[in-house]
Amino acid sequence: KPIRAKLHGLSFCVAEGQASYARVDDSAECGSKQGALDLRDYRVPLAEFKAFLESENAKKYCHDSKVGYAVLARRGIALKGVEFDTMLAAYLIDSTRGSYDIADIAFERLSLELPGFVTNNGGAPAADARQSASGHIERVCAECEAIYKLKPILDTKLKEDGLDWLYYNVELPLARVLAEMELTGVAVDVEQLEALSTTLTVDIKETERRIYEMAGEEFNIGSPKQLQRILFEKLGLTAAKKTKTGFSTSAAVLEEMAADYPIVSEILNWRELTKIKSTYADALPKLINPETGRIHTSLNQTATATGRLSSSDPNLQNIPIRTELGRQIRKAFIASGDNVLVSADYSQIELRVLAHFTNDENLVRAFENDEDIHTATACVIFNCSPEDVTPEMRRRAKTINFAVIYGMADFTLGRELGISTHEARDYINMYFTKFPGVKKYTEEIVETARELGFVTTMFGRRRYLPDIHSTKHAVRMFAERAAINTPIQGTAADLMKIGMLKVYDLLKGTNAKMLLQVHDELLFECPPSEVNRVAELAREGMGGAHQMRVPLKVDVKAGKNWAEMESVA
DNA sequence: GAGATCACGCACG
DNA sequence: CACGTACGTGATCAGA
Repeated sequence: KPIRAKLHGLSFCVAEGQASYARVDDSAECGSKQGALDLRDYRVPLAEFKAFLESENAKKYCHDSKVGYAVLARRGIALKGVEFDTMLAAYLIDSTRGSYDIADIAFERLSLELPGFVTNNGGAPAADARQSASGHIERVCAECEAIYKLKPILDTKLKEDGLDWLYYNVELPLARVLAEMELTGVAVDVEQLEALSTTLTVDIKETERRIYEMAGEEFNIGSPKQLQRILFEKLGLTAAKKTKTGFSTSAAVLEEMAADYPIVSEILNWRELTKIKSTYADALPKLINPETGRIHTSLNQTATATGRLSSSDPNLQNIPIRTELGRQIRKAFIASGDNVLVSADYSQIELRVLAHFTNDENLVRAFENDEDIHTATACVIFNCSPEDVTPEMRRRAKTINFAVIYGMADFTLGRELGISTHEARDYINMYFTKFPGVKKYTEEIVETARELGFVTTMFGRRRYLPDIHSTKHAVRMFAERAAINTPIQGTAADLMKIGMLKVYDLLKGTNAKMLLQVHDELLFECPPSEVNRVAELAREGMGGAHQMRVPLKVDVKAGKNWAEMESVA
């Protein structure tokens, strides 16, 4: 949480065995204790380091440079010259490792047990070295020396694995962009969220009353266990699906029953209301930074197996949009002052990536002609012209397109479309006959995963898939779907990151700020007078991320809030 | 019994 | 809840 992190000190290592620490924290608790002279209590004014930290020529190696950018920026220092970030290197080398803690990486690559290193063979984590003030300096110096030693090792590995381009041109410079986005934050309308919360409290109470009446007793609706008892034991409804511990009460299951049982549709309604209230309406106002009046998410650069970013504390990548109630939350994300929000999103980026990979004639032609891809898919599958495609046909084609991206190796597709597995199988065979390039791709990528043990994106990002050799069918199938999906999702993520860097540079000289990234969308804030310029630059940067076999289309919208936006030509 | 952890459910792309 | 995430709630758990 870099926005809340405080700068305590700086540690430097210029040669092996020569790490030092300078305390720059000027908070009260730092006075010396027993009165004994201790250099560790000596504080250095941060200003002494400003020129060095801001020098492009003074090259630095860091672990988690994003935190460095953010923490120093808040103290008026624009960190420059970051030439290596061991955390980002470790992420590109293996995106699936659980931890990117410097102590863990040092243990694995240097066989070095840093102070505070927690072995995984039992025992409570030693609270001593991590927390105590005396252990702090030793620990930080040891970490700093580890960075120094790790740099050449990780650098060599990046080059060996063909990850150096992505590293030096994308991940490393992106850290700074993400730090700025986190520091900028996004404005929210607290009053609106509080008003919504109040309304929801009343609606939830009324819904609960109706549910208890139908159930004949009061119970905790939020407890899956108690809900199972009421629905499937007391009321005797037929259970459709099981979980490990009992009968499923998931939305998918309940929706099947909702038409027949009023209590079930009330429960679904209750779930939506409580979800919106607890996850958004009540949670978001608590996360407004009192100093900026805005919400500052963390944009995590080393969290996903595919190369996407993730967002946490709070997650601003899952703000509701699909239901009317959900959009009330989204409406509370606003532009500050006279500004407006501008949203630029890639149109169908994953299917465009699929078109690029497969070079499939039907897919490429549809995108070259800027056709509606789901309608175009329906035309091909059902062998008809666009005007003959009914909404139902388009819906089915859309489902199939999703299934392809997710790696439809095993077919839950039938259930999804409400048809038999046999019929679903026919659909898939039909699809693969009409899109032979896609069939070839899925077969080849799974074979590649088996041979190499990993798959890669267009830019060489890797994901290891050890489960591809599992003897357990379900486990192996999961790995096969991941083998199909990861290059697609991961390449889209690469393109977006490249696009972000281009747009970031293009926006210099405007008053626009990049606020958020939501996988295929970038959100900006700017004065109304700059909307057209920003739209143009977003199109240029995102659309020009990389030359592909099909064009990258970017749609731009603008408005006073994140829910009500009008298209910008 | 506070706090960690798991299961479940569900918000988004 | 197909692929990828984050997170809120409820349930469960241990050792002195």
